[in-house]
Amino acid sequence: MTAPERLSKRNVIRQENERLILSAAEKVFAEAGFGGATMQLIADMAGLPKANLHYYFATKEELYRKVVQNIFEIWLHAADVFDNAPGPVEGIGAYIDAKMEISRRHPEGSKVWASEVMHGAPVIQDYLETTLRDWTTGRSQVIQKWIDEGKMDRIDPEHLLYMLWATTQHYADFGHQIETLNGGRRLSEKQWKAAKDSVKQIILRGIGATDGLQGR
Amino acid sequence: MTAPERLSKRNVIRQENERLILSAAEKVFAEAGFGGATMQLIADMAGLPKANLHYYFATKEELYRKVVQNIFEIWLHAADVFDNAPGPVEGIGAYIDAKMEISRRHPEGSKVWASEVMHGAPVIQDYLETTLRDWTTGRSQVIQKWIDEGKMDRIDPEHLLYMLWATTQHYADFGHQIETLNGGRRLSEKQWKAAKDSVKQIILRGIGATDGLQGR
DNA sequence: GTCTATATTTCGATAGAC
DNA sequence: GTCTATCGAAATATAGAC
Repeated sequence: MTAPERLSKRNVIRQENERLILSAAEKVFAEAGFGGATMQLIADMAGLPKANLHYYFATKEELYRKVVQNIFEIWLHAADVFDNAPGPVEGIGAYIDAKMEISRRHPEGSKVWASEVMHGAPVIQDYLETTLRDWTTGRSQVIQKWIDEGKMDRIDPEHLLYMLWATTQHYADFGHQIETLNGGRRLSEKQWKAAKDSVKQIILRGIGATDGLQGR
Repeated sequence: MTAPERLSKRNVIRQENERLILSAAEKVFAEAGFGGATMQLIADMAGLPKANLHYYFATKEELYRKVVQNIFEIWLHAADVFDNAPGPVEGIGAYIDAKMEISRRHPEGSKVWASEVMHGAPVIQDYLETTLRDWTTGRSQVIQKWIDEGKMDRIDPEHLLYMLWATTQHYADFGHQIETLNGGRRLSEKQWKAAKDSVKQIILRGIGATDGLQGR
C-alpha cells in the first residue's frame, strides 16, 4: 500500500507498539464487543499506559477498524486456493481446510468480524459493498462453471458460499459453546480433524462432488 | 413455571410493560451488543422514561438475561419436531425448516444469543452446561439411532448438530451481510425458500439421507 | 405505578511534565 | 516517545414528588 518507510529507530518502535496494541485490542474486542471494550483494558493487556494507545491510534474506533480489516485480509488470502483448483473437490475442500484453520488460529478476529456484521457493519460497510461483493461474484462464477461442466450438482452458488462461511466460522464464533459441550475442554488435534472431515464430507457429498472421496 | 397470578389491574399493567420493554431491549441489544446498548435507548424505543425500566428490571444485566432466555426457549421448542420423526429426512428436514423460520422471524434474538456466546456466555453459562448439554446429548442419540438403523451415513452427530445451528442461524446473525450482497434488499419470499431448500438439499444429501428427495 | 432530577461511576480523550 | 493527572461526556442507578 504505502511506500516502504525508512527503518529509523522511531519507526521500529512504532511498528512494534502498534503490533502489540492491535493484538491486545483484537482479544479485548472479541471478548467484550466494541461497546464493552475499554481503552483501559486494552492498555492493561498490552502493558502500556492508556495514553499511549491514543498516541498510536487517535480514537477507539480507528483502532477497532484496523482490527476488523486484519481478519478480512486474512480471509481474502485464504480464498486463493479456490481459484486455480480444477474442480469443487479440490477447490472447496481446500477452502474449507483453510477457513477451519483460520477459525482455529484466529478465533478472536472471526468474533470481531461477526460482531461488526451483526451490528450492521457500522465501520466496514464499504468493504461489504465493494471488496466482499466483488469477491463473492467472482467465486460464484467459478462455482457456476463447475456446475456447467457437470462437476457438481446445480446448487445456488451464493447459498453454498454462505454455508461454507457459516460452518467454518462457527467453530471460532461459537467456540465457547462447543468447548462447553465438549466437557469444558478445548478441541483436541483429533477432534479438529474430525470437525474438518465432517464439514468436508457433508458439503462435498451434499453438492454431488465426491469423486475420489468415497468411503473416507 | 410460576403459579398463575391473579389478574389484578396491577398485574396486567406489569405484564404489558414487561413485554414492551423486553421487545425493545431485544432489538437494542441485538443492534448494539450488551456494552453498546444503553438503558436510555431501550427506554426511548419502548416509549417509557428510563426510570421505569429500573422499576421493572432492577439492573441492565437482569433485563439482558431475560432476553437471552427468551430466544433459548424458542429454539428448544423448535426441536420438538426432531423427536418423533421416523428418520433423518423428516426429522432434520423439519428442524432446518423450523430453525430457518426462526432466523427469519426472530433475527434479533439469534444475534443476542450469538453475542452472548461469543463473549464467553457470562450470564447463561449455566444453561450451556445443563439444559443445552442435555438437549445435545439426547439429539445425538436420536441421530446415532438413525445411523445404526442404516437411515443415514456414519456422521459424528455433534458436528452435524453444529452444522445445523451454524447454517440456519447464519441467516439471522449475518443477515446484514447477506442483504448487502443481495444488493441492499431483504431476501424475498422466493429467496428464503431457495435458502431453505439449498440448506436441506446439501445437508440431507450430504449425510446420505435423501430417500424421496431426489431431484427436488 | 410514573417521572423529573440527580447522585455516582466510568469512559474516551487530552494536557503537559519528563 | 512515555506517562501521570485530569477534564468533560455519558452511563447506570436511585431519590423522592406526584
